[in-house]
Amino acid sequence: MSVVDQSVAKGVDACASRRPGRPRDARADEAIIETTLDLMSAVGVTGLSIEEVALRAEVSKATIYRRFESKDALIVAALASLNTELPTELPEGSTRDVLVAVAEAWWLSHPMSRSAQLFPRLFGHARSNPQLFGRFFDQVIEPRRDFFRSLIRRGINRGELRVQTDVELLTTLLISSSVYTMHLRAAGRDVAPGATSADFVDAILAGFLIAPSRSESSF
Amino acid sequence: MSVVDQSVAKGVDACASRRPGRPRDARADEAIIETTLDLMSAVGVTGLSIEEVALRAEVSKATIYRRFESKDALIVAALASLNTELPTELPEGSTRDVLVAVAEAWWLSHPMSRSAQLFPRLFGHARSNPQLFGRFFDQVIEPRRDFFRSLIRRGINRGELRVQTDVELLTTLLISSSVYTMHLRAAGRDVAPGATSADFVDAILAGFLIAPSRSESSF
DNA sequence: CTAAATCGATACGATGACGTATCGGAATTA
DNA sequence: TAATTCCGATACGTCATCGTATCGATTTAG
Repeated sequence: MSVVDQSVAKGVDACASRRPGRPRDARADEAIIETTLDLMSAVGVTGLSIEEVALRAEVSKATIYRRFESKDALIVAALASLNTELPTELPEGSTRDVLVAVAEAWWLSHPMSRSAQLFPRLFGHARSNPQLFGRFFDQVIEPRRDFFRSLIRRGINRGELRVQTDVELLTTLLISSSVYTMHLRAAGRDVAPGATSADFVDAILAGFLIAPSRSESSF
Repeated sequence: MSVVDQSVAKGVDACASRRPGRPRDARADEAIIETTLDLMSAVGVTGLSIEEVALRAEVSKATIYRRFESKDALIVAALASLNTELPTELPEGSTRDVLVAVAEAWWLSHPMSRSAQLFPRLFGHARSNPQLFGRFFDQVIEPRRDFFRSLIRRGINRGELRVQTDVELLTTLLISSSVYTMHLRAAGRDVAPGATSADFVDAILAGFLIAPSRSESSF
């Protein structure tokens, strides 16, 4: 049950260098993790079954339990592998244009992606397994928020955004609207029909951009 | 499995007026529904068990299955009982003030309420049971969106909001930010620390309010 | 070659939930 | 009073999954 302290995986540590016996098959590792993510996005954390993972990954249950102590440990390890696609540098371009591009690329144009199905399931499961959710938030959500924070701070330094901008609030507004809309589009309900990522970003940024005409009279 | 066509509950229709036998206990009905909502908010749709409902509601399984054909039918009936707290009239006051009050009352001040735990679970479960989610969306979400639509239209008619306002987009922005923040606060992560409902509403409305200074030059 | 650890396959007992069925007792109508 | 329906309790068979254990075969180090 507990998900606390094991370092995600299990075994194979011992002496760092050599061990007798047959080494573990690296393809099995990847197949297990990938299948876990696929299956979990399809049926949810609760619906995920080790036996089904074994079946789909074409691996025996023993091969899974040799690597992971429990279902929870497997899920934690799978989530840890989700952070391999984040840009390390801020893209060039105006803050507004980058935000539009990111909202489009990350969310609005992929409502059926694996992440788009997985994330709402993890949010919904948060209160059933707070530790698992904590790891998910810190490992997956927080890096994405950090991208927005950096981008917004750059916008402030460049004079595009007001200096009083609440970075956390603006980050939350930008993320929440796109994520929420993506979730519902994935569920077949479009809550903002016709609206593009540019519409979302422009509507939100209106309260934070420095208007050329009036400099700060609105405060 | 299917959730399609039964009118939520089961039996007791026959001839409208009289039937021989002992009548059903109305307290059992309420106890079952309430317990279902409590339990489902605590453990999720998947985790909900009929036997646990029977136990907590102090009712036998037979009493439940006499009323509902399946777990799905029970859940649908329980969701239908969630729409008893919506205001039928628009509150007085400026659009901005009403929005602040509603964001506060509905979401931000009750991150631990039953609904606050239940809604994200239903969102996460959407793709596992699209029909159930469809009923949830139509019966529970849509009426709340309608409240926002009416309020926004009134604001446009009153001259507070721009006539070009995209009602659906603004509705989505207002709801998504509050709901998202509430979900995460309930999970122990505050993504907008220090921000009040007024901060959310004011930041979003900035792009839609009619600015006293410049009347329509922004288009 | 020998020892060790992996591999897939499969069997195991335990648990929990589903939906059905049966029971005697209680409430209500005719 | 008789017929009917609900009630709680409980037992039933079925199914899925868990995590463990055992098997012979395979791969590697020494």
